[in-house]
Amino acid sequence: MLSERRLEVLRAIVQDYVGTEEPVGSKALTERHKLGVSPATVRNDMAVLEEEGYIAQPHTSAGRIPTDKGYRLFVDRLAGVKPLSTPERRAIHNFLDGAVDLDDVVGRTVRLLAQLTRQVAVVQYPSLTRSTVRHVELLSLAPARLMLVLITDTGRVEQRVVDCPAPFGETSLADLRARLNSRVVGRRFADVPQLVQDLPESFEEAEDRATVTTVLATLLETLVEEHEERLMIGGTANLARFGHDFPLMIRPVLEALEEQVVLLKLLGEAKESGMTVRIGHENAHEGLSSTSVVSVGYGSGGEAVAKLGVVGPTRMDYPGTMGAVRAVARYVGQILAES
Amino acid sequence: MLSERRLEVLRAIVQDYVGTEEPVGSKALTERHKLGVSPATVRNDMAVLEEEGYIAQPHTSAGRIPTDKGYRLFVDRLAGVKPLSTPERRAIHNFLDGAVDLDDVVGRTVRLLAQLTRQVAVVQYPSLTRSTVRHVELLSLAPARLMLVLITDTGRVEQRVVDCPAPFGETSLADLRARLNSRVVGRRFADVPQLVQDLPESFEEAEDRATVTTVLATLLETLVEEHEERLMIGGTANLARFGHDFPLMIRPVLEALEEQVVLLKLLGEAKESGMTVRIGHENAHEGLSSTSVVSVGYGSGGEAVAKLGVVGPTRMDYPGTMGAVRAVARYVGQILAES
DNA sequence: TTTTGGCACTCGCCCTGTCCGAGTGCCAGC
DNA sequence: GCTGGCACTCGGACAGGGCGAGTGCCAAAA
Repeated sequence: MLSERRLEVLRAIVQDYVGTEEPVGSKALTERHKLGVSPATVRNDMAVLEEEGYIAQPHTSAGRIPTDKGYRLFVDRLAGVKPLSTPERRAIHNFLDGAVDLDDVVGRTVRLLAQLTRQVAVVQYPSLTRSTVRHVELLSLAPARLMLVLITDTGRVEQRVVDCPAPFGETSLADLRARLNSRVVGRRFADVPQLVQDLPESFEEAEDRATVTTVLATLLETLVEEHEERLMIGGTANLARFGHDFPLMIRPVLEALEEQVVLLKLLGEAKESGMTVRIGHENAHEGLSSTSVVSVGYGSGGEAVAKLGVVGPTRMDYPGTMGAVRAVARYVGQILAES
Repeated sequence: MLSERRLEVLRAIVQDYVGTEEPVGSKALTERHKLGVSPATVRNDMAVLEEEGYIAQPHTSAGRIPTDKGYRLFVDRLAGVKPLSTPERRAIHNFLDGAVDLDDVVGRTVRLLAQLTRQVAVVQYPSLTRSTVRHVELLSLAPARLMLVLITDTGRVEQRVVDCPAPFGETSLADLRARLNSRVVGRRFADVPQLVQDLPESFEEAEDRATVTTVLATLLETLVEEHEERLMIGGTANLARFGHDFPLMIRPVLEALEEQVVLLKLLGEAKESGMTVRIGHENAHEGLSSTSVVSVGYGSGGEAVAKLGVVGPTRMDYPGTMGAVRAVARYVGQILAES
């Protein structure tokens, strides 16, 4: 168990390193922080901290930098979440209030997060499976070609074209549309498959039954599986900012960010409630082993419908970043609830 | 006027420099190319080329590298467009054929282009103003809240929610829907505003007229102005590849790429027909002054409905890049025409 | 007039050696 | 357990020297 002062030393090291981006030595520490002890004492504490694996020195005659384990301790026990300043809050409001549709909300959120944290922002679209259906529309594009449009309570709109095995009359179409809507409106999207599974049987014409089956199968499958998760990222230019000591590190990060699968997994690993901070090697993807990911769920009600977060260097301002992420998530939730 | 041989020397310099990424000297040139003359002669030619501004030397005792002007001459007069190999063509086919909707087409195109050229790819969504209307749908979300869904012949789907000044009955809605469709289906989107401007007058109820007016005004304005142009980019990780000599150059490029406005302007500056190559400082945006942009229009018919292109270092393989860009644009056009 | 081989020269790069100082670990004393 | 002192280490900055690629110029050859 580390003494109170040693924790204080660790906190000071983290803060200074985050600020200066340079290894911090015992003398500099005592000058910048009121620890009430001499550099020599700090050195002893540092030796202990290093032995325990919380800090390390890049070279023998250099200062110390925090390790992943050190950051972990810092985040868990030494740092709070820094609330945003009033101007910052106002900026969030102003910026998000102008959004006209879901794409716009997500887009603005990404830009906002990237700007506030000066890091890379990732925002997931509200998940379909956790949303409820607001409306289902069926359009006939051609005699044997339909388009299904699906609108969720979070404002998300998905559409898909389906080629039917046989022409499908306007009457049958209106019929199907009505029956579909009466069954699924207001229900959670995840429940839709079983809610509609008996629909084909209720049609008399064999041809219609076939069509309805095909349509439902294709659509549900496509919608649920392929377009389940979408996301938007932004602020990649910020990578260049902190990449100046790691010009070679930027490459794998950019590659990871291009793979939506990786990002979705990243967000998926986050806790369902509360904020999640994954530091350095705690991230499964090795391209991200020198980055930290701060993520949190957001939603229109009490329940999270999706997640958002930022990706930055392990050497980041955790309290500030966490504050920004949390604040943005809350406001986005409000916006969604209002729309 | 430069002699044939001097042009040949320039071509050799460009090719070698693109290949090796290092300044090329007279001796190396004669060794790698069958110019039929001695290094001394090449030196004389180089001196002339340098005087004319086509090449430059980074340091006194270094080889030469092409200037923007040199690349320009190379592209205009010395290089053809390299056709793709058969496997590459097949790859394009395979990759694009699996697309399920427009988002998917655009997304796949971006990835494909980025992979083929190993550079940053930019693909614009088919422009609304140049597309024709396939279908217009009006949905009632709430008594005084409508959603308009607009589907173009290129598969693009736009939707917007509108709050009406007064409740709008189902009958009136169906009426409006029918009239809207009869007027605009098959017409170019740009013509829609004037095609519908007299619609409100044909409604009897004053309330309905007000609603119709509001709806049309809001929708058309929003659709035309705000969502006119969308685009997708990909392959930013490729920046890290060629950024190793310019680690400081990657920053402004990333920033430029984040600004959709900049990119749209970039593509907008391209010629309406044929391929456009903008080299280095020819690009208006200064962050892109050491990159080249190769762009071309694509479309389902003879006419271009949007543009796509790649952004890479001025030191790029122009023939190959141009070949890839052109080929991809053609296939995307085909895909769009089929859907 | 153009091309060529020769030659002296320039200059950036790399390697080496040196110096400097921040930072450390240890220890004796308080 | 804290402090001041001290010897030590080692990375970074700087300077000098050798190397070699590449140039420009020139006189001779084609």
